[in-house]
Amino acid sequence: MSKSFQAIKGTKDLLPVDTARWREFEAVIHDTMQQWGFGEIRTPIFEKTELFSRSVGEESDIVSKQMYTFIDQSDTSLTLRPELTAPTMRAYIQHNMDREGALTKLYYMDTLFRQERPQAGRLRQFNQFGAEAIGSPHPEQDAEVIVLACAILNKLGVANPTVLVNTVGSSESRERYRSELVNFLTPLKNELSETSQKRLKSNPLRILDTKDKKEVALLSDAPDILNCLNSEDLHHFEKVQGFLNELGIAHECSNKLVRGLDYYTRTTFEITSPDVGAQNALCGGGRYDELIEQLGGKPTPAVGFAAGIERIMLALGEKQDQTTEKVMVYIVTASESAVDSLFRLANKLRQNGISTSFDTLRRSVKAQMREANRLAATHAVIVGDEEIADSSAKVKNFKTGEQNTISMNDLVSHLKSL
RNA sequence: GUGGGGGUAGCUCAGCUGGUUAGAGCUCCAGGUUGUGGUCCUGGCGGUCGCGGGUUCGAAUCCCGUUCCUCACCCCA
Repeated sequence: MSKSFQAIKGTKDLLPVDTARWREFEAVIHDTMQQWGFGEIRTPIFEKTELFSRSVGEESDIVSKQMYTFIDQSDTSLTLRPELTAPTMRAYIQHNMDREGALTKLYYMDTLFRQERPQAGRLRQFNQFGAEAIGSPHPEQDAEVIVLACAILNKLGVANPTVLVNTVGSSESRERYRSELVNFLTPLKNELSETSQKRLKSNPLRILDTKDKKEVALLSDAPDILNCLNSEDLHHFEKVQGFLNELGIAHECSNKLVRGLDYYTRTTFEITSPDVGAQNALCGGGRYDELIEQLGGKPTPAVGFAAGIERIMLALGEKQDQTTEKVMVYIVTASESAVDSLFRLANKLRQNGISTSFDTLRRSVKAQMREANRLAATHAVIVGDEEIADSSAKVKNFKTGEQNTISMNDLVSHLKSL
């Protein structure tokens, strides 16, 4: 046992008992996204490392410690994608998608990798779905993306989501806020944690995200970004909230919400759940008006979100699978000669769209019946010498216990009519 | 990288102030008279008690090391 192989730390197998639920989940995503006019994009599982270091931010800790990065045979540094916005934008630029229309709406649902110590809701290989609306600088686009995220979580049945919204301003406003924040924090420098002290230089806004109680207290008097916004930024933020209000989407303004990505401008948002554990963010996103240009495209505004599938599943908790009403047949052979005609019969049923299973272990009738029940078949079709002789089959309904003799010629139509 | 909890049958766990052949429930398999499930009854398969070392006449049980899982911290795209 100790010598056998095990899934890599932070990765999980999905067994048949799990995949049913995943497929349902995925169906909701695909359906809703299509309904909202978003088209699916699938990008390669790895990219040049530089794509991420340039977009996510050079913060070397993150880039070097939390990404799966390796050198390939031609000495190129590649990275298993840790997020999907940058790859999606890369594809958008590469395929000149701006020429297909002024507004491009894309969604994805794919697998990502991060090398972190696993815990509840945080795996090393995990899945996200998300949407990106590329081309519009206007607040209704921010709102649509947020509303879409809410709609999906709602459809999935997430119970107590909290929507947090904030704005980090355009780069102009943010610059002004940044210097005010630095002015505020510098005199307090010695009371800050080591990482926060570093950030004071590299990325002071991130300090707002701290969970350190002492720092949270210090920050209660910190300048508010809303006071540093220029009028366009302020107007944009107000409009976004206005749309949310109009649609009755409850949300909280959190002026401390600064998402970790460097590329955000103006709107940032997050949806959290109390039912998940320490990693409570189900979904996060925001506007990134400068990213596409940074990656070598034309200046193009965009806004999007990404949501963690495993975390949402956690928030949903255990759900009992509902029994399907669909007819599912298990063929029971009661004699050796019946085995000979087994395939023909099974094929006939399957070709007619009837879910069919049977035993290949040559087990007793009792064992076959047991198996049928275990597999939750709705009906048993029993064939033995007797039935072969008069070209019929017994059809037993497991729910009612009723059993009828049906002629072979009528079997398919009989089963289909159930 | 740091800290807490935990590794005993396929699963959930009991046993752990050391004592002879290691248990339960569920699952699985097989029977309960002729070819019929689920319920019920009976029986069976299944464990070198995570791995290595130590203490002891004797260790699942005590000690040390190690590894994996898990939750949390850090961090969070």
